[in-house]
Amino acid sequence: MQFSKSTDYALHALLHLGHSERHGNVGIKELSGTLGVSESYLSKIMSKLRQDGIVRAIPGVNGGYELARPADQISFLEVIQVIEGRQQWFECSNTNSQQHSLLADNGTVQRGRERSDNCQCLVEKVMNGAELHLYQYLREHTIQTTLDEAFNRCNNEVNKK
Amino acid sequence: MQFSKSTDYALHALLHLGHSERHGNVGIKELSGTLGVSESYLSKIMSKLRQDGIVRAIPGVNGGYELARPADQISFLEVIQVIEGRQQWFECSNTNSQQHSLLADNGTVQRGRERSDNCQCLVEKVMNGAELHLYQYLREHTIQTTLDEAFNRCNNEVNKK
DNA sequence: ATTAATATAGATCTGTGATATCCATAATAT
DNA sequence: ATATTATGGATATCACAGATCTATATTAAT
Ligand code: SF4
Ligand code: SF4
Repeated sequence: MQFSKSTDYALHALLHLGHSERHGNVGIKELSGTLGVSESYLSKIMSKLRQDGIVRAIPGVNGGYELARPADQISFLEVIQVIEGRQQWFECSNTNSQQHSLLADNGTVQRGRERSDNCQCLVEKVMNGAELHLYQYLREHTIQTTLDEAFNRCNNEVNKK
Repeated sequence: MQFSKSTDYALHALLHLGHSERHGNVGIKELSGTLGVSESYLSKIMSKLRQDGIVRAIPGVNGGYELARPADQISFLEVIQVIEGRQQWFECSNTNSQQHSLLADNGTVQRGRERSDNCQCLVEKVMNGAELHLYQYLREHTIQTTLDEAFNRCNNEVNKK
């Protein structure tokens, strides 16, 4: 249960793009050098980010990447989902087991009625609840907020001196 | 980024133990049959749960497993951590890269001072924040609360009839 | 005491996915 | 035209989840 390195790289790459937005494009060489990852590998990641409309790619001489939208509209959640996929964190394996009957259909199977929405699986309820809870947090944190915070922190640091 | 099946099994096994607490021990055969998992595999999981003091194991004839503590003191968080391990979900790979300097040491490296606590890495700050946020949620949900909710839901269901 | 039932620990197998590299191709500025 | 840059496919490696089998230790029942 860990975020993949790809996610790590993607976030750092986007932060770098957000930070040097004024300078225009950033080539894979610069990105690769900054992050300390091979160009080949990072290319794959950037490609994914492009396919999902998070960055733009300009091929050819002096090409490179740039953010496809303002940095405050790129949330951590979206980046994570692009790289890690959008599958649910908890997925029920065997809905046919007895256990399922115990937790989800208790009180309804005897009456032979179809499963009620009110009586849904409670394990999934907790886990999906946790997931949604986390999503809310990750949605509120964007590339921009992270960059802003970096500036504020370090400015305070300087002023305190 | 998904919870492992082992976690799934562990949670279900514990819910089963919590539900049939009055009947005493529950053997691996019954658990295995209820969950639809092989005895061998489930044994490993139960063993882990025992090593961390979540269940007790009684070997020998009529042996089996039982909760080592009240069900309201076994949180989802603890079960997940026992099975998945306690490593952080986000772990910085290369603290030596230029990127690190940009985000974490901006404003401090020039002055040649040691890194300030106030100016810590912001990527980790967001990710660890998310982690702690989620932990809080998972700590509040225990085997007991889940069982209770199952009963309440289905009782309401019956009463409404 | 013997036996059957049960949990435990170790070794091992397999498939899958993350990480990573290389190369051929397409697109673009100069 | 040419050099530069991104893209996509193929491939290699490696770790780990998932799973099974076997031998051993422990206990209840006889
Ligand atoms: S109780 Fe829920 S998680 Fe468990 S098998 Fe049924 S649907 Fe799946
Ligand atoms: S900025 Fe943070 S996450 Fe990135 S390399 Fe530095 S310490 Fe690690």
